Amino acid sequence: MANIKDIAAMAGVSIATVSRALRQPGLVKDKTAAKIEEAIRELDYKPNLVAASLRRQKADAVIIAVPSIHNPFTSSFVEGVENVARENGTKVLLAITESRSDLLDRHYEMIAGKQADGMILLDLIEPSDLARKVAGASPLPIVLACEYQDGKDQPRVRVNDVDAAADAAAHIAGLGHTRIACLSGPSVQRMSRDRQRGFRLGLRRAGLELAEDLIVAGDYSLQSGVESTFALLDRGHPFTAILCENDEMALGAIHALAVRGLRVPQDVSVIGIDNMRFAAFSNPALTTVSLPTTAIGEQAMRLMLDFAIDADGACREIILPHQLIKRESTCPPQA
Amino acid sequence: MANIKDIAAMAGVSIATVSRALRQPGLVKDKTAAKIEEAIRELDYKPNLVAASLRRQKADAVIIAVPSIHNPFTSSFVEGVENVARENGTKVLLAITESRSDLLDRHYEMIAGKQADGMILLDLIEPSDLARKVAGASPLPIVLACEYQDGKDQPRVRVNDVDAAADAAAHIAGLGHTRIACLSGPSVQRMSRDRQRGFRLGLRRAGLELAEDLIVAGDYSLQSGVESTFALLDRGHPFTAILCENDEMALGAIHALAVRGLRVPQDVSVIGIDNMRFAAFSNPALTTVSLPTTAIGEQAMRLMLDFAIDADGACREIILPHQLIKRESTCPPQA
DNA sequence: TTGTAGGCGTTATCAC
DNA sequence: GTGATAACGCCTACAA
Repeated sequence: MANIKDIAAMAGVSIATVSRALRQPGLVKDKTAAKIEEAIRELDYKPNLVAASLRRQKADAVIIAVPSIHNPFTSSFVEGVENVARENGTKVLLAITESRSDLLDRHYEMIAGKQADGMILLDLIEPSDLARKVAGASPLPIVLACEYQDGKDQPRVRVNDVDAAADAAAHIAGLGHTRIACLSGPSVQRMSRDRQRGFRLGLRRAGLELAEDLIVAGDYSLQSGVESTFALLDRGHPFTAILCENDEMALGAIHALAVRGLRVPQDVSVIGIDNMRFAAFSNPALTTVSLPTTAIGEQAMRLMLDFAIDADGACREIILPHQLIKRESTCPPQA
Repeated sequence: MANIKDIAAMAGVSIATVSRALRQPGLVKDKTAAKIEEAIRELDYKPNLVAASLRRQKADAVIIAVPSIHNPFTSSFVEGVENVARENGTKVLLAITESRSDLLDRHYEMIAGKQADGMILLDLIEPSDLARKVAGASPLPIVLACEYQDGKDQPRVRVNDVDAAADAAAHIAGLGHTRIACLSGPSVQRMSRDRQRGFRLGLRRAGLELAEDLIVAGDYSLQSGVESTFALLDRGHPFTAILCENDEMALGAIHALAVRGLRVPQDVSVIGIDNMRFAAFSNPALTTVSLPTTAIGEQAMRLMLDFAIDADGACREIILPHQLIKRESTCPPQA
């Protein structure tokens, strides 16, 4: 492959001029620029980005770390990050962490190794020693999305999960349900704890309490939605509605209910959170709380860019709005 | 950040020895290695991967280009690629192309710029001039997954879409259906044409023909499955089964049928292709043809690695098996 | 087993 | 406006 030297030789100028023509076109004479352009076309020259990156100490790339890619939330989020990154000439490296810190550490090494400028983290993994060493004394080039820890002063963007869940609970309570079950997520996750708290809050405001024996812990997967619902049914405690901490479990619940011959919403109302793509097309269509997933990704990437410019000045927290979407899976309890 | 020089100074050796200790541990004396290791720990040294990459002319990274990330097929595929890449110390850069060649070209430039060693393409985009220039005379460092063009001698891994679709059609025909509708995809895609061909083939073997006025073209999305089904219903030509070129459209079809008060499978049987994650949990559970999505990704990555070692010797085509999965969305037509 | 030194292809700082 | 030239940090003959 031709390099900058070849271009310089062919155009009869120095490599410095070629470099300038490429990076600061204003600084070279039009005629010179034309000659250079000609040579570039002639030789199919493509700048070596690695060399440039080494010299400039900047990769123009960020890592986006997600626990799993099997998740409609993840995809929309990644899409948002991609959109903004693309506009800004930044490359996105996808890291799937499976919530394992050893896998995440591999990616911190890429930051340490200058292959990436920072990381957007859609997962709650305690920054390891490595992460801290990567940054040295300076603030970690990490933006947190959704998951976050109290007291950590990392830039972050999220929704108000407590309020979102409370809105869902309020909707169910408003319909007149009193015996309400709940499919919760792994309580190690901040998000899950928040949604759980929101459910209780929303119910309490309506004078209701979440019965402890109508709560089943799942892991946010479709499968766990199915299994948890079966478990719930098998306990024999009657209920007329299920609050699900996310749509996937809600879809699983609807499936399980159908398998047991129960009608949604006549026999049991089901509500989720996320408004993932499939929610509108399930049978029946799922009532849920819509989260601005793509916008979260976009904001996270913007925060990352701001952060690169001014680590201290960058805004620390952005909270995006949610919205209840009423569809077919909820109705008042039938006498 | 400490660099290799600092380590060398601290350990009292030359930088060459440090480099060797890291890359070919066998070649340095244990005692020396220990000193070096100590210094590395002491200074929190992390090798600069960009510098190494420049020097070695290798990025240990591949681009994986997908048309959209909103697709369960995509996610499983990416997961497969990731699995193998991880084992081999290769990084995966995700590119979302939206099937636009200008976006894809951005990523060819990364290959030209040595930031990536090759590309795995899950999309049919005619390699542009740029792509060819990137490679120069040597074979393109590109592995094709699923989509492919005849006559192009690019390494590729795929399933036999014709057979998969034929199996689906045979299942429906075997159930006794005769008036059979079809939701097809965009015929610019090789995959779509193959599946279409497979449907016809499967039907013909059973002595049936696909009625042209019962075919509706969609774009593989949930939404288009819904709309196409409404369109189908509105045409007024009776049918008792729908062959869908993918699961997403099949799920859309099931939703649309339910909206119109039709029962699946009693009134209309629905079958898809892909066996995406949601297929097992729809209401009713979707009968479909299971594709080894993750395995496709894994093989594609292996092909990429082989290719890096021996561009000419690398296997050119791998075809992975599929399997019909009978669930609840199909049954014999009701009198 | 270790050290010396040249280069990978850019960019940026000086001069001119 | 343009040209020399010194980094950027590492790897790898080749020599010792």
